[in-house]
Amino acid sequence: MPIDYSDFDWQGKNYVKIIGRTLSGKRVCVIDDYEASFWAILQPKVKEKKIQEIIEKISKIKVKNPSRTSSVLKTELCNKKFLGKSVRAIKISVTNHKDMHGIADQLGMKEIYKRREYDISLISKYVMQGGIEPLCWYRINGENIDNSDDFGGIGKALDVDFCLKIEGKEKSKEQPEFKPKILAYDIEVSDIELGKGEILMISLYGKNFKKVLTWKKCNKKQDFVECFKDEEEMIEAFVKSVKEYQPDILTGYFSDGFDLPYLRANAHQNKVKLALGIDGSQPVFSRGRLVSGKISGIVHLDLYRFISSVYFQYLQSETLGLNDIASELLGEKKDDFDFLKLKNMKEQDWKDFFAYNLQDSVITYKLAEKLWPDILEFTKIMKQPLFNVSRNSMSSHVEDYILQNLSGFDEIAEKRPLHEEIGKRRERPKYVGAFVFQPKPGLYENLCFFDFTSMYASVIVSYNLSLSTFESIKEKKPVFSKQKGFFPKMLEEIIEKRKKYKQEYNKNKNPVTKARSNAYKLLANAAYGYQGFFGARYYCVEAAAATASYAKENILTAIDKIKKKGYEIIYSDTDSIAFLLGKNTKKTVLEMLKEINLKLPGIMELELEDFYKRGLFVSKRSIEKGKTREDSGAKKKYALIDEKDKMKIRGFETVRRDWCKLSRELQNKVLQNILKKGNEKSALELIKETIKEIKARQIDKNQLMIRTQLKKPINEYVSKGPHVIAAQKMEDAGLAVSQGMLIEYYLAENKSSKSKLVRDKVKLPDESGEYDIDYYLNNQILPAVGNILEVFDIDVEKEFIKDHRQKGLGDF
DNA sequence: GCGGCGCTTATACC
DNA sequence: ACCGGTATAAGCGCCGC
Repeated sequence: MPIDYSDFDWQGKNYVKIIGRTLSGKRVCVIDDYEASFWAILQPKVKEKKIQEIIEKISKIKVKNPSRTSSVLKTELCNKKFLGKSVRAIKISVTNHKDMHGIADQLGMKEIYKRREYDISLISKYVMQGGIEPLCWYRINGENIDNSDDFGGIGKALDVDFCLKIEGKEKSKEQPEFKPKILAYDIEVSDIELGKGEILMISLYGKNFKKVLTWKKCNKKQDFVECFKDEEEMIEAFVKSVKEYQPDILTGYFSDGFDLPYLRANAHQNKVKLALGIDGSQPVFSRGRLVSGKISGIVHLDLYRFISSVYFQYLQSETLGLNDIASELLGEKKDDFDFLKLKNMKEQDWKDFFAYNLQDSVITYKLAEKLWPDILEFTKIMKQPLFNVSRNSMSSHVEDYILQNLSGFDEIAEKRPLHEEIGKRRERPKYVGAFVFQPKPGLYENLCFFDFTSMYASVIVSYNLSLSTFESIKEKKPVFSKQKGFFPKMLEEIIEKRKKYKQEYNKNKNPVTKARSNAYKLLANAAYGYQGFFGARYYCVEAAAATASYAKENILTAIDKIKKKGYEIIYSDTDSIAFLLGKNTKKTVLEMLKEINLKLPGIMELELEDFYKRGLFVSKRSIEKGKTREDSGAKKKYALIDEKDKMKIRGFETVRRDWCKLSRELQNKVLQNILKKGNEKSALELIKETIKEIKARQIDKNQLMIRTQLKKPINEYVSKGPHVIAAQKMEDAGLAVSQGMLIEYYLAENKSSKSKLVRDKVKLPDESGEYDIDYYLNNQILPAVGNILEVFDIDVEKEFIKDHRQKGLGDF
């Protein structure tokens, strides 16, 4: 079972080193050959004789480096495909992967059309060329090199049960479930800024393994706590614990960005080696936009990275914090620790702190177990090492999938865009996207929702939209070839697999079948964005624009057909259509659905999403000149209730995290009451009650906190909004403020200033102050419920609030 | 000092 | 820099009066 991948050079050649497990749980290292090669694609119609001359020239290329000289090992003339077209290409095998670029640079002959595949990582190429795929059982045989000096004595140096040089490999027919050995860790520090503080404690949690290592206050009552003389000894004990447990995966939460770099820095300061690797090496941090910490032989898994890049968009959590994520995925609320206590810790506080530290590791461990099926499926589908898969973005996943499936089409891979090309792509103007129907504000009864299944993906497949099938622009419209391209074909396979695994999941519901079906769904959904993404190898705006355009065309046609059948369209956004059932039965509606489907192109499919008892649509708050409330219905903002009384709320303040809890909860209750009962009576009572409480200052401050994300450094803001001021206040108070943080604040009365600016009322949660009644009434409650009640011709401001304002400040 | 409008910003929908 | 476009809305910044 191959788990961790790396590559190394030995005597000028490349090898792949894979760390994995045997069926019986032994830790093994296998070393496989790797032959570096890339392609020189020839211009069409180059004469045989000329080709032979070129091959001869190529064979003699040498690249000299300080450490080695690379040369061409062999060449092979092949018939291949490149972007769907048949080409003649020379496969150039070289001695060292790292010198492919240098050798490719020397292929300036005019007969060579393009040089390709010298920019793919070694491990990716290794797998593409038929190497061992990650997380699949293999039967292998080879030479035991435990005690040999081969490869510089690697067999002796690694902490593994045995080490093999591969001679034969075969993917096993049986693929029994594999459960990796996971160890979770978490640190607590005296100052969160790296280099400024000490590590107070480190917790570890695994199967039958729990520890908190510390050099601070120790007590005998918590048997999981181990005490050490100082930070240095504690870090050494951490390294020893990891070695003792022998994990396949060492996991943390935000550990790429915090725990591992912190450990590394403080180990260095203490002159201790953080020898976590199975070869005794220290973690290596790769540069990039985000730092990634790699440990040799053990997969360092930062769950935060996986969740933020692929998983988060399908969760309800409003933040990426361990707290929020764990409570949603595990249903566990974790106890909080008051970090302000750190300045003056009592005996009991330390006990609480140790327990808190351990708890974070426990939760991280459980989260890793929970997400394992998803990470496993992604790894198997993309055929990339676990380390990469757990950190990659969706666009990388799409690209990895393409690269690993090109051989089935005999395709040579397109190159990654260079800096200059990326710059150009990013400057392109936007193309027209989806259609959104402007609803008429109102409370509707008996609605039906249709939607297109994986609409954009099915458009790409049905209309054959991709880089390799793009032919030309005629009369301002892109033309795509009739012959199926590999990209749409791959996508069709993905959609088919998604269908198959979805059925499988419905038959047999478990985390594994769910993860499999979900992974293909995510991949299908990301394919459209990929073609319009400036960093993509197979970038094609024409395809992306055409996808959006054909999608629009199809939904407008469907809307038209539904209308012509006599239904009233209520709403539509991108791939969904809502209409009133009216006097028709569900059966008639389903017949119409069938009829529409008969005429849809290719694999496109319209399906019934659901029937809803009621639906509420409101008007926009700012009504444009010359328009009435009636024709100013807000898009992307509605609330539905189905036949089981389950609500579906979109776009309303209830679902926006930058509104205070009070408004969100009140609005939610108002919507619930209206949708359940079909009238506004009880909702009015709720509003009245809340307004009374606000005026009487009976509202808990926690209900009034507003949270807004700080998206850039404080000084880069042109417009200093309330949350920027709050962030500034935090910084002034000595609190750590960083980009991406959720800034929390409330609005307080400011008697010393007459300023009308909201930002002059900003106070941090622990700052004392009286909440600003006018602000919360006029800027929170009124907007949240105003346009809902407007549907029933009620003016909330006139009914409840104005009265207060007219009395003026004199009341207070 | 105030109202209006444009711009910046955050967040949602699909 | 790490998937696309469409949309709402708050609150500042600035202008003119």
